[in-house]
Amino acid sequence: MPRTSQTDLAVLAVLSVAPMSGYAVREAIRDQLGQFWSESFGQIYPTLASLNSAGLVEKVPGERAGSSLFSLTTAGRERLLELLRAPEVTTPPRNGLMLRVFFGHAIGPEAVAALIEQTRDQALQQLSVFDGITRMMQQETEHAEHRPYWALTVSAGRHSALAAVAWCDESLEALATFPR
Amino acid sequence: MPRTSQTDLAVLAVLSVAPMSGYAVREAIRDQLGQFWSESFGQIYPTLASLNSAGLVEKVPGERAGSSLFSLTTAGRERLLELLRAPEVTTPPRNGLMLRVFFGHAIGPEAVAALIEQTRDQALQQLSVFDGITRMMQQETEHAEHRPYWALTVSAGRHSALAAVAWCDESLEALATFPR
DNA sequence: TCATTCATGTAAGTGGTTACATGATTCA
DNA sequence: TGAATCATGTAACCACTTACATGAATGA
Repeated sequence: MPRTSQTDLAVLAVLSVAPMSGYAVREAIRDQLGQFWSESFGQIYPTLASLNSAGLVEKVPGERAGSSLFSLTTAGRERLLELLRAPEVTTPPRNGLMLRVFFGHAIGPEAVAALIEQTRDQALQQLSVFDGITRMMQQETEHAEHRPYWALTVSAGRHSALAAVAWCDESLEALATFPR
Repeated sequence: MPRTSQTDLAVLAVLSVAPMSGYAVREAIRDQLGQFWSESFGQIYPTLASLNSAGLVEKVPGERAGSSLFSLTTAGRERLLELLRAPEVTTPPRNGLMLRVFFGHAIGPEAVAALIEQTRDQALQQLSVFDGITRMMQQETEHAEHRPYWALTVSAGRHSALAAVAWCDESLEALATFPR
């Protein structure tokens, strides 16, 4: 029962690295967590407002004229730890590719193969994204304490993409022998 | 823009294998597609009703007194093919484990390791589920034309679970060297 | 000066879950 | 007769996306 939104957790977590604006929170999530998380403005701003009125974040003056950033309060930091330790909220699975492969008989082996080729391409593209992230991380000097953890997530992405490619290759070979 | 629900696709696809009741549709999804798809009653019954009034499925008398099953119409079969060939609706990623690992510095290496151990256990459990499915599939004599496709999905599940285990092992080793 | 980026927000809609209510059928 | 399973549905709620509206600051 996800009584509390996952967005709370993501926003608090991002703000724990550095105070920033709602706009910057979204950019951080897109650029740093994009491979395994996403939030939209329509979710971030209301969340920030509610966190603020709950005393978990506060507005601090920013560098630019009139701008203000959101910063974690002590209570916010505690709440973050609580949420990080809470059991994961698992969303029910919805894998469109697997659904189509499962009922592949209806569209035939060629159509399924086309779908899988596409998946293979995406996985390869992901691999190059992870390579890019790895290179960027090696140059980065800030946030040294976070980097080893970030490397673990990149490694997870790589493992899963490699597994996807292997399955695609295997399946394409198998599909070639299916009756058409 | 997912103008049309994914549930339509899933329900039509299940009914393409055999006519059945809404209750049976849910059981089929849970038992056969459970690893990569899910639907709730609250979604299935309204969907069945709307598919019926759209002329994509029809009620046919069932074996038991007063019971009736849903069967695909010709239009329903066409619609299914259309949906199977349509581009996949991708839901934005939400990986709670990766989010926690990414911000692992906040809870420390031991807590992260505990999370990963848990994930490893789940992956191993999944592997045994897939073994069970494989055994069941070998005995099954019906639906011979579907079986090769079902085997592909099982293989995908196995690949991904094995990759998960490998990543967990690697990460647990790495975490042991993190400063605490 | 004008396009781009930074920035904040809201309204409408949707796809979905959960919990509840109800009742028939089967079988021990 | 009574428990378990089969069966159908609905009402309330929720997290989230999309699209829209608005405007300040920056820099070519």
